Amino acid sequence: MNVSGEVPSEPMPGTEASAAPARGAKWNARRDAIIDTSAQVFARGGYHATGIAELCTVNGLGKGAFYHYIASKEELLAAIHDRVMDEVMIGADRVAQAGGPPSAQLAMLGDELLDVIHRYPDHVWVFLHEFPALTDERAEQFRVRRRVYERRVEAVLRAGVDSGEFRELDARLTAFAWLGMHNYTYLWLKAGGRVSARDVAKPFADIFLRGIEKSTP
Amino acid sequence: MNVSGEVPSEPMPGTEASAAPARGAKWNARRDAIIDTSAQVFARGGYHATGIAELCTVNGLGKGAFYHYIASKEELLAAIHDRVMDEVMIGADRVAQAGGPPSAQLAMLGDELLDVIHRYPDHVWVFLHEFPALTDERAEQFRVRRRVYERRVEAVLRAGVDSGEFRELDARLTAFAWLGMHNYTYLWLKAGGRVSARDVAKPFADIFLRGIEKSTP
Amino acid sequence: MNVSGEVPSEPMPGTEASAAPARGAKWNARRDAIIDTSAQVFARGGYHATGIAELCTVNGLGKGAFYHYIASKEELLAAIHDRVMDEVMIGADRVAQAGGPPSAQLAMLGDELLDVIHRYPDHVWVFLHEFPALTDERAEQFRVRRRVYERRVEAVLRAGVDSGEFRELDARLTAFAWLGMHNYTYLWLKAGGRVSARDVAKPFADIFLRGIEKSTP
Amino acid sequence: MNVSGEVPSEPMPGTEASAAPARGAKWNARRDAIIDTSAQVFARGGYHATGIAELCTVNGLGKGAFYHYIASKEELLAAIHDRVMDEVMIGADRVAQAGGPPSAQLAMLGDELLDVIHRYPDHVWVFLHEFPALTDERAEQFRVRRRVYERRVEAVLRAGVDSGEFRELDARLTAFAWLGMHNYTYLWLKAGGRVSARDVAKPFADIFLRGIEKSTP
DNA sequence: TATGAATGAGTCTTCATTCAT
DNA sequence: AATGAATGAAGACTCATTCAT
Repeated sequence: MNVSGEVPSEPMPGTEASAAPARGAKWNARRDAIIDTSAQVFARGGYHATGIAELCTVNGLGKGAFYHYIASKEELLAAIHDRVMDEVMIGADRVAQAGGPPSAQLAMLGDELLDVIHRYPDHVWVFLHEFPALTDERAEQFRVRRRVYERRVEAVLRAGVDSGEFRELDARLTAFAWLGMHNYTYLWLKAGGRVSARDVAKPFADIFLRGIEKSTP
Repeated sequence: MNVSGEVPSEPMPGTEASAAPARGAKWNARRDAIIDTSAQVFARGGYHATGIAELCTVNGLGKGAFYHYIASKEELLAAIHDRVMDEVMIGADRVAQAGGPPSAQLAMLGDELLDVIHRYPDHVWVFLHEFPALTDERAEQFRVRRRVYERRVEAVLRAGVDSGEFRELDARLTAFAWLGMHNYTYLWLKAGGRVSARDVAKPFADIFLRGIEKSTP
Repeated sequence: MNVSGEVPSEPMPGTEASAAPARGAKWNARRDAIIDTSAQVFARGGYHATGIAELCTVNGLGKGAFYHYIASKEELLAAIHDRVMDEVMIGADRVAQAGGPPSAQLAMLGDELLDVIHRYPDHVWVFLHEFPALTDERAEQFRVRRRVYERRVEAVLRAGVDSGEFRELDARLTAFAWLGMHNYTYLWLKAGGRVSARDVAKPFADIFLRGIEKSTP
Repeated sequence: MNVSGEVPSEPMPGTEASAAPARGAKWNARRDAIIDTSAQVFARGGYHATGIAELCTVNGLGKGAFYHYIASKEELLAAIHDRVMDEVMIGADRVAQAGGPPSAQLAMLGDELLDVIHRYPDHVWVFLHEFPALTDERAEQFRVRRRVYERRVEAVLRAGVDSGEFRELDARLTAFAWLGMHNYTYLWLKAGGRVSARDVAKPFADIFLRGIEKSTP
């Protein structure tokens, strides 16, 4: 059962496509590599503090070649954001597809979200830190996509309230609590680390679900 | 009872003091005003994207006058960080002073923390977004102060586990969950808004305490 | 008699004023010096081919100081254009003020125009060569001012036709002929040269007036 | 009678020939097409402001292919200049061949010149605006060819003075007046427009010839 | 206290051109 | 004939900071 009632979202038609108009496969692969490497550098040094020169060095490219793959620094930043949102939405779709009771869906959402943070710690860092650097349409698009995901979480919470599984609660506020709890892990959850995504997701779900479930009399 | 066992922290000896050696009261007042106004601008436009020129305009100062009060842009950033940490630690001290059972202390910590976020939304935004811009000793000092606060939260959690009020849980991990949940409110909790700090702190405490309390059979 | 019927134009209210908002006299003097020196360099090397670095060198300024006086390279170009148009329009106003028969007015217009070209050969070179580099409002403003002057010439020609002093002729076309004849002197008429403005204006007026005067039977 | 006494000029030996050593006819046709298309783009956007990339797009060529036909951007500019000068000199030769009284020759020179401007408005625009972008030998060669044409005009004027058809006048100065009057039409005379070359040449000749003819007592 | 001119390294981005394929 | 990836110097412009006044 698709609790959110929304259509599963695909990797953004018209976004990457329009920004990077039809090129060879090799070009796309190189571009993706640049995006990933740059995410790392941005995460360590900050978006504004990292110069194009440094990105070129790190990617083993001259300035000209760099701009052969990337239209602008901000487009690069947007691509990193998209990478995160694409993955996050795919996870959310998987949850919607799986269905089940709201409590299970919420737990699964946490699993999926922490999995993304665990697999893309740098991208997520950039995503959560540097979004104010996006401007105009890019900023708007980012805000929209982020809001869409938040609504998914809210929808699960509302479904739980409606079904009587969760206590009466403010879905918006509670969604923010849940998001904060999970997103904040970007500060310390790393792919290389000893802790797996599951190691965190389980206790987080324990806390949060007990916290909102209707107390059994 | 002071659950953390640590000495109440004072407004950072050696920070403001050393960077701004004893000046008149008027000087200090002006400087504080600059710090607060600048926090606002940094929050809206980002630290790196905001130039000294803009800060001067906003503060109604020429460049020379500006540098009469502020040693450097980064020192200004550090001062904003300190403002937040000072307030946060004062709140934590108040909690330690008050004593009481761990559950009450954790709830009160949430009250205090959200109160700071609510009263200093701009400073906190800067605090949570721009800390990577701090370098060397300033970065280290910031990390230390932040870690000190985290330990306070962990200490309360451990006290609750020891006293049997809370379930067995990983104090570090749970502290992060708690911190994330509360800190994340910086995104939407504003002093001007309709929601008060208490409006958020109460339901958050409800969720979190139920989530970690030992289930009564 | 004011043959054009237009109000004498002043040095463009809102142009230089808005682009250079109220500064000290010394600042304005320096700025004017920069504009004049830069006109020289643009005339010799071309607008696009001349870099900011070269302008700095020539003006004995660092890049920062340069931009303290000039908002942008294009604003500098516009300022050069304005310098020319201001002078040209002042001359045209003087002619209108003087009145007299159209033939005398046309001769005087030529005197005034060649005088400007003679005194500001570099500015005029830039004016006639680089106007396509102006964009948006600046391009539009330039086009308007230029058109206003052309209309002055046309008006004198029409007045001569109406008064029976000149033959029947296409005022627009004839104005272009007159303008081309005079403007084109920018290629070789220099202030330093042996030829004075008057040396050219006289024979040009001779040719043109004989060329358009009603043949005496 | 060839009034100038100079040898009819051929399409520049050593220019296209040396820069583009003997290629197939298809190659030459493609090259010419590129030159013409590029003249259009240069006229609209300016030489410096137009990049090789844009020229490639407009000509439907990749960069490699483009450089297969064109040695360098400046050579392309020179080719456009040559196109104009070739046509202009052919016209001048036709006039010399035709012979007749100086007044008729001058009128015919105007016909021919305006015809070129009318047929090649873009090339002429580039010719009159971008010649300062030519460097070294190319600049020199251009100056020489231009001077040669000016001498033809001067020669006709001198012949008229000598024959008593024209008043006493400074041939050099008068030639410049004539050239300015005609060349300046490049600003508004377009092949697509309502006005034909003849429509302009006739009244221009009327003005100029009356202006310099010996007044009949 | 305060001004604002000056510095010059730094910003992102574009350029004409080359060359392996 | 043609592709398009790569070069790296140069483009205009901004920056935090200093200093003579």
